[in-house]
Amino acid sequence: MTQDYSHFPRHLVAVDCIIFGFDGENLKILLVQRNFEPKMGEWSLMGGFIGNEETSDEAAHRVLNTLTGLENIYLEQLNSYTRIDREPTARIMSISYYALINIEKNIQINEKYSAKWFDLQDFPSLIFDHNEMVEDAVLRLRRRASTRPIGFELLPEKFTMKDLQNLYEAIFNEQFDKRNFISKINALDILVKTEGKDMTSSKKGSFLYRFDEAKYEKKLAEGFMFKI
Amino acid sequence: MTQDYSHFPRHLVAVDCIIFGFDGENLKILLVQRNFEPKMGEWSLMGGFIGNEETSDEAAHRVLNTLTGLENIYLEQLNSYTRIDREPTARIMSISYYALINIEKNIQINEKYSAKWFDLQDFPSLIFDHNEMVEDAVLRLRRRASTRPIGFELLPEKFTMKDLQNLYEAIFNEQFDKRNFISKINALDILVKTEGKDMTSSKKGSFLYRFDEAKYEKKLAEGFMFKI
DNA sequence: ACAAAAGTGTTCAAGCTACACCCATGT
DNA sequence: ACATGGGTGTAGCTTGAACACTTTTGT
Repeated sequence: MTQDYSHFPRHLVAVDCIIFGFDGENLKILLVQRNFEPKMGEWSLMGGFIGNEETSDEAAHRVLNTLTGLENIYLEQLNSYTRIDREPTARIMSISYYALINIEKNIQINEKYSAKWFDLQDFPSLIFDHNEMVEDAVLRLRRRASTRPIGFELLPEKFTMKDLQNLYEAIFNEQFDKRNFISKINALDILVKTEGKDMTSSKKGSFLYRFDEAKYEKKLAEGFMFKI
Repeated sequence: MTQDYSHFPRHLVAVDCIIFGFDGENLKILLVQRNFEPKMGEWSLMGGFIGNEETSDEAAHRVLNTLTGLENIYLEQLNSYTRIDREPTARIMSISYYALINIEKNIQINEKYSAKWFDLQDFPSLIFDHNEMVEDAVLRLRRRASTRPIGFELLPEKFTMKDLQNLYEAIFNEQFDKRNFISKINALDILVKTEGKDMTSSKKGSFLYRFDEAKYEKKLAEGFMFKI
């Protein structure tokens, strides 16, 4: 016999995006203000329902694109949240995703959503289980950032060593020794020093680096492991 | 205005369980033979639909209990699989879970499901995207096993150092040096040596150890990190 | 006595941590 | 000239990897 699916329950399934950015000093999170009930006016993650003709990945990209206009964003699936009463008005499951975006590129945030960047150290309490989602996302970001070169998604194409160190300090919420950090990065041998200097932070100026993705992929294929 | 959910699409959502066991030598996976179309007769993961009154965790526990009769099994959510055509007959999303069970305890497998333990190194090709789920689960198991003492879920209460080493060798698919392995384990200081010896494997007999969970929790609270 | 698995330490290399001074430049 | 951030090297320590022989006991 063939399975008959008609009597199995069907569920609303949403995606919610934890959108991380970096302003050169602190990790940021992009939140939206609900413009519908319940919890209208409160802060939440950007989300949306998964349609019949899209995967959850596609839904997450669509949601992110709707908010920011950006395409090809770094996006990784996190967890499913399926508590029955996680939303008060209906049983809605949610699959969370975290996104890393270069905050400088992100020029046109759709005003319709009243979105705002908050400091990850100091953002308002969120609706439903969104706080839990953010906590889980931060933990995942830390794990990933220590074994994959995803940090560069958060930086502009060219950045100083100081920027990079600030980024990792923000991700891990921990201070590093400048000399040790730089020699670790140099030992990885996946950055290229460009001609240019950033003159805004000091009189001397500091060299700008680029992540050499091709080199990284090549080393990866040869058994190299990224490790911070 | 309050959000009206009635026009959003609703989805069938299943859980699928990757059930790991250990027979003292090799990692095993428990598979079931489909007794309905499509793909009747082929091997698959044990799964089931999520009901209206249960979370995905509860559904996974239910599914596992239906198959094995066991309760309180170690179960961890993995990923969501949402490709539209991942099953041919309907659009079904699936949340995967992996389970660790002590194979000795597992006496009464429900015969209705034609379940069978396979060697993880040599099991049949599975239906749909279940092979991918297993691959993802193995990777997650390795990660978790290297930072959390979950290996003990797969062993009987008392075990020899050799058992433990065999287990980790099976998980990581890699050979370890006996001396280095034992001194690493001893350095962790979370096992207790019992009076008893296992006399089945040698004339001399080898001491049996127990995982001291209370001690582990205490050390954890003091900042200890498990690491293999 | 011998076969078979259990049990046990040391050495070396690599990587990590801690730590302080000079350099270049704009004002 | 001085104030500001940029840039650089070393020594001690910890950790992980490689490596071989003795012990116990049933047959």
